[in-house]
Amino acid sequence: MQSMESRGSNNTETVTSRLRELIMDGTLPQGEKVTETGLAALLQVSRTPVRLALAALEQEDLVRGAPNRGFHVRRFTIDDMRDILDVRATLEGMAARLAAEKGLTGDEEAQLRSCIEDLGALIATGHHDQPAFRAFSAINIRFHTHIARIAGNAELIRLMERNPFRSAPLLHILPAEEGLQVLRESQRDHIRLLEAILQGQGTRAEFLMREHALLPLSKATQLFDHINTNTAMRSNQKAG
Amino acid sequence: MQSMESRGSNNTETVTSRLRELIMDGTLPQGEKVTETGLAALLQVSRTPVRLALAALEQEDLVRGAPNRGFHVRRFTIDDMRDILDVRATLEGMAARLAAEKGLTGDEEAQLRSCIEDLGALIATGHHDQPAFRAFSAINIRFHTHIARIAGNAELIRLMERNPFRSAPLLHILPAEEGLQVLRESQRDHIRLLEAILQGQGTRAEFLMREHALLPLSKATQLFDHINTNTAMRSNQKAG
DNA sequence: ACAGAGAAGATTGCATGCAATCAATGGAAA
DNA sequence: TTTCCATTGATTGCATGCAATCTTCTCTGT
Repeated sequence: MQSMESRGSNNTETVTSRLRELIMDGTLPQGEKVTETGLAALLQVSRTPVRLALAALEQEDLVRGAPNRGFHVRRFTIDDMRDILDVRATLEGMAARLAAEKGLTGDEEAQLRSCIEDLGALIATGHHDQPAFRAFSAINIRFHTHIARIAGNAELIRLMERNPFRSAPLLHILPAEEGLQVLRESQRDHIRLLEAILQGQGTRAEFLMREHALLPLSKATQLFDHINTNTAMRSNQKAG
Repeated sequence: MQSMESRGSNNTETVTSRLRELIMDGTLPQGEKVTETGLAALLQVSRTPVRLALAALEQEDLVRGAPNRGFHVRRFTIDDMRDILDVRATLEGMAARLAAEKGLTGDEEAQLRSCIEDLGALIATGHHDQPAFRAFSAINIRFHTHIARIAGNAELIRLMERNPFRSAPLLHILPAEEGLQVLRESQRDHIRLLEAILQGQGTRAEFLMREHALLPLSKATQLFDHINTNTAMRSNQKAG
């Protein structure tokens, strides 16, 4: 799984990745005002790479800036998350449809099957802890990335890689039992998807994928609450 | 039609816009190597805003950079254009479907109707010259932007605004008579689209819009040739 | 006490210097 | 003649200084 960044290992890229993580995991609370100077001090670099990183994150819409007044971390409302997931579902659906219409090579089919096998093995262990969910996330990303590549539309891949919620099904915030249930549902979806793609059923694949991609939506409210309480917690920590 | 840029009127934004224009209209030929220093000299600014602008355009995938080796203008192959237009058609289709499912307020309907009226008036003049095509482009953008706003999905709007070919149907490269034909076809599509949306026919609206958005695809080959000859021309000019 | 103006502090936006890295060219050896 | 290496030239990547702008706090006047 190669990184989204095309450039080498310079400071700007590491700062960008680091900031993205800090935002997505809630270390930088939503709405937090961030300054070039502050982040530069925090990350031990000069303002220049921070400046470039903030510009990049602004294009990803993770931070928002006002002229001469710096940046603040984007607030994700429940509506924002619904919008983002809706778009993601549409794009993933398009990828599934294209893949089905194009047909699979033997190698491509094998790769998808291996994802399904791996997830099956993971579920069979019965584990439902944080490491298991991280493993699931990796497998899930592999599956979806493969389909996008099979679809063969470079622009589509580009947009999907830039989707704010591309990486994580965010299982770690769910009660463990419910998380395991998500794994099982995902597995069922993946199997049906592969079936549809193998049979060249483009429309079926598209809508199966849409539903599959919307699976996290029902959990969005919980995620929303989680982030907010998390944010409040950290704010209090700082205040105290 | 407000600009995509959220920031105020600083140098970086103007440089970004200017560079985007230079690339899209072929002044900077495809594959051209561009350097911070060179562009800074060309645009009479320091390297800093140029650097930020290039970073932004790299995210838009209009330029591509190699570590420590500068940037070059992206080459659009015919496949690239098909990919981009395919994605655009899917997103526009999604917007149309959402708009239809949501329903129109009286004001929203009036705005769409005014676009149709304006385009009708433009066609009635029978003009098929550059100014007419620019006027069409403006009306067309208005129509599509309205539908995206009606759909009400912020993420969708964001992605559509960033699509490389969002702005122009690129009519100016077509023979005038054929250009006028495009105007008529567009008008017909717009009318049917409004009808479908008004009647709440989401699926119909979606697929009407997809077809409509793919209309430029049949012209892509011509566009491709145009850009290439244009590029070759300018290269020769420089060489001579 | 409250409102408004002015000054001070903070922060961005831009320019430029310097070092690190990469490509290119030229020369020497086989 | 060809290949390999080293040196040179060019270009990015980063740090930092300075001016412009915005915010905020304070002081004055009503």
